Amino acid sequence: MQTFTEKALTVMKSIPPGKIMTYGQVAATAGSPRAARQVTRILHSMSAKYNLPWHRIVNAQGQIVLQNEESRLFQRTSLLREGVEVDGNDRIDLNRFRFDPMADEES
DNA sequence: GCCATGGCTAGTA
DNA sequence: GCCATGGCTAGTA
Repeated sequence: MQTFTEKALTVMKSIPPGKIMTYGQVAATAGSPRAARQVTRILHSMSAKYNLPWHRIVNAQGQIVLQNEESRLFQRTSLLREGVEVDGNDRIDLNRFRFDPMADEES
């Protein structure tokens, strides 16, 4: 049995470039729909160590929410480089760029 | 105790 | 703006 943290790490690492997920979506996919907050804690403390694609995770409104100006800009730039469209308000169209692991149909 | 949420309300225009 | 929520891979002893 994997812990929630381990499953969350796996989920986050599975997000392909050019796609994004929300905190809540990661939590739900890892088996705990209400543990969005825990996902933020994981990202905050383990991103560097585990090489997580932290920039591919945004809030439920599809918006970049980092407090730190520098990090927010870095997240924005990273997403743009991968082909994700980010508007002037740091917002992303979830309908177009959300990654849905459940509907991940490989042929 | 921490945390980069999320969803629902209250109060203003 | 408020507050219920959930799981704990960091650092000390």
